[in-house]
This record gives sequence, C-alpha cells and structure tokens, in this order.
Amino acid sequence: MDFKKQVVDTLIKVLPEEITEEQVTKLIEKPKTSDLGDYAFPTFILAKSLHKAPKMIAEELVGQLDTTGFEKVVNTGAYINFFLDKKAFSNAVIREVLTQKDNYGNADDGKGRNVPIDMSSPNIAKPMSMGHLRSTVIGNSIAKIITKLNYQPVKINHLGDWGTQFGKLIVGYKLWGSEEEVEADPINNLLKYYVRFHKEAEEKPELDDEARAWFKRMEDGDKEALALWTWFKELSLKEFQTIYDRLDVQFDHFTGESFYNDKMDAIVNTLEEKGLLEESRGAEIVDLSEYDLSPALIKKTDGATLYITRDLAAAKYRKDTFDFVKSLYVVGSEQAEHFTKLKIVLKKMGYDWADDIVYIPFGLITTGGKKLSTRKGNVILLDDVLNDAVNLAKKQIEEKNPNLKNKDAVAEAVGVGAVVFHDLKNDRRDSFDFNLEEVVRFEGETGPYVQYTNARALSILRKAGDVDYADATDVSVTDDEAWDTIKMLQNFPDVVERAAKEYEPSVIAKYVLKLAKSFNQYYAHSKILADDEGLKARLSLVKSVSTVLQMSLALLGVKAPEEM
RNA sequence: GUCACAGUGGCUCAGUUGGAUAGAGCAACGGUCUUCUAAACCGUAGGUCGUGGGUUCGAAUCUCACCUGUGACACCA
Repeated sequence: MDFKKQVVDTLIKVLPEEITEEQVTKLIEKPKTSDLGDYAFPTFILAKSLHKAPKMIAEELVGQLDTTGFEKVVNTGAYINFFLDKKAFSNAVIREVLTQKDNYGNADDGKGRNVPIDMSSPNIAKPMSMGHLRSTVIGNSIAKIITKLNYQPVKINHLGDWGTQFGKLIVGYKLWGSEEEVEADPINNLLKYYVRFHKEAEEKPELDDEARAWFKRMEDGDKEALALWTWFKELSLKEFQTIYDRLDVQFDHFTGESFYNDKMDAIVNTLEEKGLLEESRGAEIVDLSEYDLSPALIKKTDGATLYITRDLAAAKYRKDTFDFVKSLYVVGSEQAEHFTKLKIVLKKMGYDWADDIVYIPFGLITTGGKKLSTRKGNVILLDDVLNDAVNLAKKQIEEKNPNLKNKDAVAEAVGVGAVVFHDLKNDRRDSFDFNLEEVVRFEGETGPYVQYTNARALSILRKAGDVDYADATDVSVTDDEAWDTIKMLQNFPDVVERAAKEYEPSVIAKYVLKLAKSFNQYYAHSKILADDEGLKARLSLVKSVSTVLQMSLALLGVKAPEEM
C-alpha cells in the first residue's frame, strides 16, 4: 500500500528523462491541508531546463498525466496536487492497522542489536527532582520507540552513588542526625544534613576537610564508612523505586558510579600506555587544547578519580559487555562539553566505537528562571509534583464523571500521565520554567486530552458490542470528516521511524495530539453508531484509531485508562 | 572573555531536507449537550518569525554581523 510510489510512477512517465525516480520521490511533499491534496509535486526545479514558468509547467504536465487510480489531479499554482482514491486508501490503511495491531509500525532496522541507555541516574541520598524526571521519561520513551524498530534497549540507571558528597553526608549525619530520624523519612532527612553541611561549611571550612577524610576512608574500604554508605544507598533506592513504580519504568541495571571503582586502574593504565596522560598543576590530565577544550581531568592532585574517569570506564565496560551498535546517554544539556571530551578521549585511546556514543541532551527545568540546586535546597520534588497532579485529577473526575469506577486508579493514570506527557511534548532541548498549573493541565494539547479521546473511542466500541473486525471485507470510510484521521493513521510508521532516528519522543507526542484532534473532529461531526451499511467500516476506523492512540501513549510511557 | 544552545501573536510552543495565504494550545470574546463521555467541538480576534545585510526563482528555515537570554568553561557530578 505504497501510495507515494503510485504518485511517483504516474509522474515519472511525463517528466523529462533526466529526472530520476529517486529525485521525484524526494521532491514529493505533503500539502499542509487536505483540501490542497494528499501529495504534491512542486515544479520549480523544472523551470530552468524547460525555460518556462513553473505555473505553466504544472498546467501542461497535469494535462498529460494518466490519472487513473486517483480521485483527481489538479495544478494549483506551481504545484501538481494529487488527491488519492479515498475508498482504496482508507480500506488499505484501516485493514493494515487491524491486522497488524500492536505490531503496526514495526520495522527491523535494529536486527536485535543492543543499545544501552544511560538514564535517570539520581544521586543517592538526594530526592528525585523534576530534572531526573526528564532523563527518566525521555530515556524510557526512547527505549520503547527503538524497540519498535527491533533494537534491544538496555536501560542502565547510572546512580550517583560515589564521591565526596558521601563524606559530607556522613559528617552531617554524625553531627546532627540519628538512626531513628533517618529511618522515619530517609531522603528528606539526609537532604537536610546535606543542605546544613553546605551552610555551615561556609563558615567552618574544616568541615570540608572532615568530609574529604570520610570519603577517603570509603575509598580505602573502611568498614564504618562503607556501612553508612550502604545503608544510605539502600534507603534511597527503596524510595526511588516507589517513584519508578508510579512512572512504570523498569531498569535492566542499577550499575552506579561505585560499580566502576575496580575498573578505573585499567583505564588509567591504558591512557598511560598510549602516552595520553600528562601532569599539570599536580593533577593527571589528557590535554585537549588542539580541540580548543579544557583538559580532561583524569586524576585529582590527591590521586582520586573524577567524573570523566568513571565515564571512560563505563563506556568501555558497556562496549565489552553489550557489544552495542549505539550507546545512548540521556543527560542534561549542561553536560555537553563533558560528552564531547569523553568521545575525543575514547577516540584518542583508539576506540573507533566512540562514534557510536550518542549524547542525548535535554533542556533544564528552572524555577523563577534559575537553575535548581540541591545544595541550596532549591528543588522541586518529583514526588510532590506527582501527588499534586493526581489530586487535581481526582478533583477533575469528581466534577466531570463522579460515577466513574476505579476513580483512584484513573486519577493516578491521568495525573501522572499529564506530568509525563508535558515533559515529552516539546523538543527535549527546550528548557522551561517550572509552573505547576502549566504542567498539570487537562485541556488542550495535553496527555489527558489524548487519554480522553481514547476513552471515548473505547466507549463507542463497548456500545457496539461484539464485532469481529477481522472478517470485514470492505472497511473503507470515505467521509470527508474522517479523511485526515485516516491519513494520520497511515503516517504512524514514518513517525515512529523519525522519532527513533532523532531520539525524540516529542515527535510521537506531537503526532498523537494531531491524531486525537482529527479524531475528535470526526467524532463531533459524524454519527458513528448509526445503523447503516457503513457501520462496520466506521467501527473499524474507531478501533484502528484507538489502537494507534494507545500504542503512541505506550511509547511515551503514558497509561491509557479505558474510562475517565 | 571563549564556546554551546536559544530568540515565532499576551503566555506556552509547532514549523523533516529552503517552497503554496506562518500553524496549534492556553488566556479573551461568542456559539454547540433530549442523539456515541462538553477533559470535546465550531467560530471571532491576535504575528514586519530578535535586528541589519548576504545567498536565490523563493528564507522562520542557509550564511555573516550585531543585540538579548540561558548554560558550560581544571581538581563536584
């Protein structure tokens, strides 16, 4: 059912010989609105060789075209506009969706190869903020999208579970904390010690020395230090898990920074062997001045390793373990330079697969135009946002549909769905200022709008009763009101492919909003459950729409309640 | 200061590879529930696409300069 090819084949017969099929395929575009046509061919490029005005060329070509198989072909200005045969097209598209079901849009680009995704990566003993939400939901959605193209995602939660901050935490806990307090509300209290540590350390710099000493003890394998660290880590993971459950996100590995502790020496040795390491100001670095970059700091003056050292080890480990085709890192855009350096150093080490490392940046979430900072206590807790969203959703249900069953479950799906969808709706590079009202919206271009559209579609299907969608011979719907919806359905596979290629969930989000809108327009203008010969075809369309709506929401990690 | 990213209606954003009168959603105003869920639909109003030059049949899109904003820039991650 390649309708574009039909257009190309028809065109190529009347075009000058020097124009190839490929060129034509590339030139074909889709008009902005359906009333202009379904496919269009711009004639501008012919103007030079034919020495005629594009408008005239279009006019002449239209006269020569064999228009069988099309509803009509007309020229509008310099464009040749093709109108597809609605009956054949809708029949083919709807049938395709109904038979493929959840496999609609699948492809085999990935051939089952591994693609590790570094995502979420919260810091132990710190609450998950809106920033972690972005990495989590973007990574999760990309994993689902590339799965449709038969890549095998490996979701890695690269926990921030090592570093000097644990020394600070231990100092803070020892000074101001107690076991009971921590057990009662682990992360909030640990955060409290951490924030207080930073405040007091401004006047008492000796606290920093103490913190460094405790971290040194951790690195040296000191029992007490490690016991506290393990305890903090376990408590944190438990709390993180409740959020991951709410978001319905699972990980394949929880290999944090500490996981690479015993893999650092090998990396440092290799760097040394390749003669890349030099000493500068007492630290060990890889010089990158030829790239106009500041050096990559491999070891601190005191011999401790740094961020990039660990990431080098992690990159190597992932290649060795997963033999990836691509290795993705869903990390905030402020770390762009880090990843540039990482790739350069790997390349210098002789690892060609450095080219397969893909950094997937996303924009910052700010409050009042300022960057969030855990240290300064300026955070937006993800858990709070989700709770607020769910409460608002519950209120909305009481207003709109008080007799709904499973109110709580639906409120959870709608509230969380609104937050997640909002985060994925726009280009991931856009940064935005946090605004609860903006994030938790239920009307317009929102997750709940799509969920609602699907719920209405399902409601129609329920009312229609048992229908066997497999046996219908003609499922064509030729209403003008349905045309945009049918074209959107046909577009889905291309959309999935583009989203995968660009690692951009917003492509799916934008698409599903448009599909929902076009279906709502159809819904508002046509009676679907009318008892006539077109009923089964219309129901098939509704069924197809709800299939694709649900699939799209699933690709974004948003739930689709049956009723709301 | 250097580098990176961004600047589209009051607000939040779309705008594949340059192409047909720059699209949505919120907010404003007006309309539509005895018929499939009004979290919906329809309409009105609102834009010299940061500024100035360049490339060409054609620029929101490419290029240069400038202005504005944000972020990164050696021992945090």
